[in-house]
Formats: sequence, C-alpha cells, structure tokens
Amino acid sequence: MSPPIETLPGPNSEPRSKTSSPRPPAADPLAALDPAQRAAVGHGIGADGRIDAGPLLVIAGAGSGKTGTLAHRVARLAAAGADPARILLLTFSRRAADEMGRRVRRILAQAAADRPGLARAELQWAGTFHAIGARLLRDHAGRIGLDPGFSIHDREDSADLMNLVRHELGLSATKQRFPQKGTCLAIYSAVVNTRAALAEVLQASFPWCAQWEDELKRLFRAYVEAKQAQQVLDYDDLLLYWAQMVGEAELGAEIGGLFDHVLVDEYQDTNALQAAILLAMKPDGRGLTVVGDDAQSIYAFRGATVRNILDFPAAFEPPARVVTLERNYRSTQPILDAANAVIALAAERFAKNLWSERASAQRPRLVTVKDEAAQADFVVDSVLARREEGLKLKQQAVLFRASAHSARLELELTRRNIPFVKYGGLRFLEAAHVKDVLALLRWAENPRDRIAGFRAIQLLAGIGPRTAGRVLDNVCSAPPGCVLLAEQPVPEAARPGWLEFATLVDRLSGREEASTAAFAPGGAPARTTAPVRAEGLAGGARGGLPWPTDFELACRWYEAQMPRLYDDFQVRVLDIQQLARIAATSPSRQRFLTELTLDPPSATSAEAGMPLLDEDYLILSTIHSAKGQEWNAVSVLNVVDGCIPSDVATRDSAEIEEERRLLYVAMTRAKDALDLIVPQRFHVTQQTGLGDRHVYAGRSRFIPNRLLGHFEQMSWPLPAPELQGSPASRQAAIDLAAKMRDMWR
DNA sequence: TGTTGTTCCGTTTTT
DNA sequence: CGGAACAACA
Repeated sequence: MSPPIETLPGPNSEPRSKTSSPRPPAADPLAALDPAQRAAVGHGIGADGRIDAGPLLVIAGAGSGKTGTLAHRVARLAAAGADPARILLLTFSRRAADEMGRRVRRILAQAAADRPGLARAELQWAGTFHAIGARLLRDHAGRIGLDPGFSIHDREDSADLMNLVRHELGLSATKQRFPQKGTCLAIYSAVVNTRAALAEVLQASFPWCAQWEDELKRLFRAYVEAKQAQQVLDYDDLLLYWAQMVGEAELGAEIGGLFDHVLVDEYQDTNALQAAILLAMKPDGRGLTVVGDDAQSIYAFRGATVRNILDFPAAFEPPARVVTLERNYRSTQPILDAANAVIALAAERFAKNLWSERASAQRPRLVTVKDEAAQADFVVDSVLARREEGLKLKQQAVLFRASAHSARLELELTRRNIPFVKYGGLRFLEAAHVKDVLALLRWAENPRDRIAGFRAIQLLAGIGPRTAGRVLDNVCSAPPGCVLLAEQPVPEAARPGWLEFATLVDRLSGREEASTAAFAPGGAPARTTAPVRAEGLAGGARGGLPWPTDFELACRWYEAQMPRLYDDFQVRVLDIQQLARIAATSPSRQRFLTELTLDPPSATSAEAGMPLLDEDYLILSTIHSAKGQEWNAVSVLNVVDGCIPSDVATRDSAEIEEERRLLYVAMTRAKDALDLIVPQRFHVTQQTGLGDRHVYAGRSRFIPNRLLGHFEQMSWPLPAPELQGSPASRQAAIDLAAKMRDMWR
C-alpha cells in the first residue's frame, strides 16, 4: 500500500553553498531550485521539451517553496509548449491564485527574453474550486438545465433558506427541539462534501441529531427543491453540480478535455467531493499535479480529509509519483526545531522532518504574562521594539485561534495609534447593512431569489415578514410573467415608500417604465427568450442601466433608509461607500455579485476603509487565514488549553489533532522571530448567570514540559520583587525611592 | 399585522 | 453578548 516515495538528496548530500557551484545563466529559471523542487517542476517534461506527465503528488513541508515550485512548474509547462489557456490552477483562495499568476508571469518574463510570445502567456483558469465551478457551470448551464443567471447564496443566505423550509415543513414546532438552521445546514453540507450517507454523518459528527434522520432527509429534499425553484446555488452546489456534470461520461470528457494540465494547491484541505471532481476530469491522472502537506491540514470541519493526499498515489495505475520537499527556506533552525517537536507528538503523520540552513541563536520565546491585558501590552511593546530595529509593521503578524481573541489587542493598538489590518473573523459581507444592499441587487438580478427578496422588501417601514411573504408569493407563483410590483397589496401607511421602492426595483431590473412594465420572474418568457448572457457581457445589461449606475441608484435609496434602520448609521454608511469602491472595479453586476460572494474582502481594519496600500500596518489574523503566509516576526496569542486547543474542539482525538496542526501552522509562519504568549489568567464571557469569569488556564497541552528546551522561557513584566502588586503600590514605592535619594542632595 | 420587549440559548475556524 | 423564538402591544 505504501506508494513509492522518492526521497531526494537531503541536507548532507546537497551542499549548495552560495559560492561553490558556478551559477548557470540567469535565463535558466531552474537554476534557483533545489533537486527536489527541480524534480517536481520538471516531472514529465523531457529534456527535448516533450511533455508526457503522469499524475504527480508533491508533499511540500511548510516553507519549502511550494508556491514557487508550483509557479515554476506552470511556467515550465508553458515554456515547453503547453497552452496556458488550457492549464487549470486550483488554489485555496483568490489571493493565492493572484499570487501564483504574478509569479508565473515573472518567471516566464525572465526565462523568455528571446521568446516574446511566452512572456505574454496569461493563465485563464486560476482560482478556487468554487469560483472555477461557478464559471464552468455558467458556461455549460444550457447543457444541464440550469439557468446561466443563477445566483449564489452565501452561508447565511443558505441558512435562511434552510430555515424557511424548516418552518414550512413544521419542523420548528416539534415537541422536542429540532436542530437549528445552522446545524441543519452544517449537516447537509457535511453530507455533500464528504459524500457520505446521512446516517453516517449523523453518527460521526452530529450524534445528538441522530433521532431526526427521517425529518432531516425530508428537510433536505425540500431545501434542494426550493433552491432549484429559485435558480439559486449554494457553495456546496458549485462543487456538487460540477461533480455531477463531469460525472456524465460525455460532458466529463468534454470538460476534462478543456485542460491539458490541472494543478491543485493545498490539496490537504480538499474534500472527497473535490477529489471526485478531479478524478472525473482526469481519470487516468495524466496532467494532474497536486501539492500539499498533511501536517497542515486544518479544514476538516469543512469536510476536508487528509485521506485525499494519502490515497492520491494509489488512485492511479501505475500509482502517482511522489516527490517530497523537506528543505525549509523560511524559518531559522531553532523555530523549525520547536515546530517539528510540536508536530512530532501528533498521533499519526507522514514522516517528514524539515530542515533549514538558517542558523540562529535565538530560540522561539515562550512568554508567560499575567492576563490578557498584559498580553496585549507585551505584544504591542515587542512589535514597537522590533519596528525600532527597522522591521516594518507589515513584516510582523499576530495570530490567534479565534477572531475574538484579538479584541483586547485591537483596543490597545487603537489606543496607541498603531494601524493594523485584521484577517479572518467577522466579514465585511456579514454586516447587516452590506447584506441589505446586496439583497436588493440580487433580487433585481434574479427575481426568483426568495431570500434576497424577503430581505430587501422588509427594508421598508411598516412592512414585515408577512407582507414580504405575500408579495413574493404573488411574484413567484403568478402565471408566467405578469405581476405589477407597484400594485402589490401593502399596508396603507407603507404605500408611498412602496411605490418608490417598486420603481427602483423595476429600474434595477432593467424595466424603465415602472407603471406599465410587467415584473417577470426569471425563467418566464422574458428570461428564456433572451440569449444566454455570457459572463463577460456588460451585466445589468438587460434593458437599461449600465453598471455601476444601477448600483449607485440602489445605494442612494438605501442610504435614505439607513437612519431609520440603524442607530449607528453614520459608521455603516462608510461601509456602503467601501462597497461602492469595490463595485466600481467590477465589469458587471453579475460578476460583482458572484465574486463578492465567493471571494469577499477578507480583511477589516480599525480605520474606516483599508489603510492606503503604501501605509505600514500590523497584521492581525486568525491562524486559518494565515495559511500560506509568512512574516519575519510572529506572535501567537493565548497558547493555553481552552484556546489552542479550543475547548469546543476537544470532543474526539481527530479534533484535537487538528488543533495541534493549527499550532504547527501558526509556528511555521515565522521566519526569524516567534513568540508564543501564555496568559495565566484569561477572561471568558461565560455561560449562565455567573457573569464574566476569569479562568486559570495552563500552557497548551501541545507544549508539554519535555518540549520546553526548545523555547526561551520568560515572564513579563519581568518580576521585580517589592514592586509587584497594584499600580498604586508601585507608585508609592517609586516615590519613596525618590525621597531616599533626595535626602542626600 | 407589524413592531417591540423578554427570555433563553449557544458560543471556532471558511469557500 | 447576540440572535432566535415567543409574548404583548399599537
């Protein structure tokens, strides 16, 4: 069962000193690569430039130049004659896709000074599974009975729709409490993404819901029907429809045939459904390259399984080639030693030991502080100290397990006027006011989208769920085509506002003459007679307003409603303006809505809007969002039991192991300096009635005593005997000392 | 019918 | 502490 693992020359056999070997001409981009990387890059590309590549698995340790290796491989394929338009690159985030595109371009530009055509090669197909799925589905919608104008629900929308169906089926009024909408969606999503049976998923992950199996089945069937009736796809559908599409023999071959090479990054964080898609597109594995690191698998909660990587080689006959990258170019050896020691305690792992040539005397620091306030003080102080030494804020990051863990620090940073940008956690997109505007636009784009309409309609004063539901019923179930929005029955008091709203929606939908035009639900003649709207086609193009004029129209109307809806509307207006800025960069309404849903701005900052790009700012990030990144100096907050591992993730050993890998990922982000902070006491806004409590927590179980040798231990503030205690007593002591000195003046 | 108030529950990470 | 579910009021 064990795949042939190719172990390439390690530290001893590969001196690679900077001075000894004469550098090949700079034009050879392979010159900068080590032997393992070169093997991965050149796999299946003959000396004569002929490409004949079987499946390849690259096990790439943290910091082993994975991104560069993948970029080089793409560039090398292109240089050997592969058509860049027929290369599919699947990454974990849009950011990673962009980065990859940049690097490929750079390498090609370097390598092909003499071949101008090459330098212009652009990747046409680089993005996340979800984004590529959305594009393929729109392109081939006609073949699978899908409206190409389908809208995409984010998780909240999906949960709302699930809730709607849940109520309709009477499952909200059961004697025993039925699972909440979020739980239902999580179960549904787990079934889809793991491709397991409902019973299995319930057993394994949601045992407390096992009694509801039949009801859940009913609920999910109705949920699927609702989505189809509304021409709506959720995140999972983007993968599921894609998988089904390529599962059809003919279509699968056709779509697989669009690509000569398929390369997948972060393969350890893909799930069974994604693996099925790949296999269906490339059944024999030809042209398939996947890259990943089992030690960095941190998305099991989303259905990702490390089995994908472990089982990859054996999925093909003959098995895929395996290349392992163990040399780390990022971190100093002491940091690596500590990280290796942490991951070595994992129950099971792919044996792999990272090594580095970056010697350093500085071990990572394990810093004990009194509480979270002291933690914030310490972090700010050391960040500033490093900046004094010339390290830009941008080259420093603070990482944490859960978004809320940085609250104290954010406060302190704001107080001391230090700019920062935070990744992960509450998204821009999840803010109620942003969702309001998007709902309005989405409803205009797809009148069948009930969730969007439901939200948009209730923005009006005097109109609640009841009226909104009635209007939507009329709009959706009316005989094909003809519903006058303006004539919908609404309470008298709401009438004037409603007319204005109806006019707006009609205009947004491309029907200028509000009073006479019919409001046609999608799929009705108005929609089907129109030719398939190609994605690039100027959106909002149906009828009237050019994008983003319609957006501005919607904003103006919405801003007028805001003071009534929100007490703090002044702050929220800024977000709407931010949204307008994003909208302006999008070519069409549909693209805007799709991209924003699949790829929301991932960062927020304390200031209104993002700091200017050239400004310096500190990076705050959840560990999950830090994936693939690196910084010179990294601080990890709350390295205590209860945070890492999170106390909600200690139900079984699989969860605990994932938390261990999480700490490993955090530690391996650091190049030169790494601080793990351990507050002895931390605050929980805790359960029932007791109010806030302090909990005395120990150092994370992932750093047991026998690992302490890898760290420099310190306490902060440095214990100063006699001076401990309250600020008042410290003050008094200092005064006394001054008096003593004054005696001898 | 729609809005507002009250109580209770759950509480991570993200495409 | 925020959201959801339910009860009371306009």
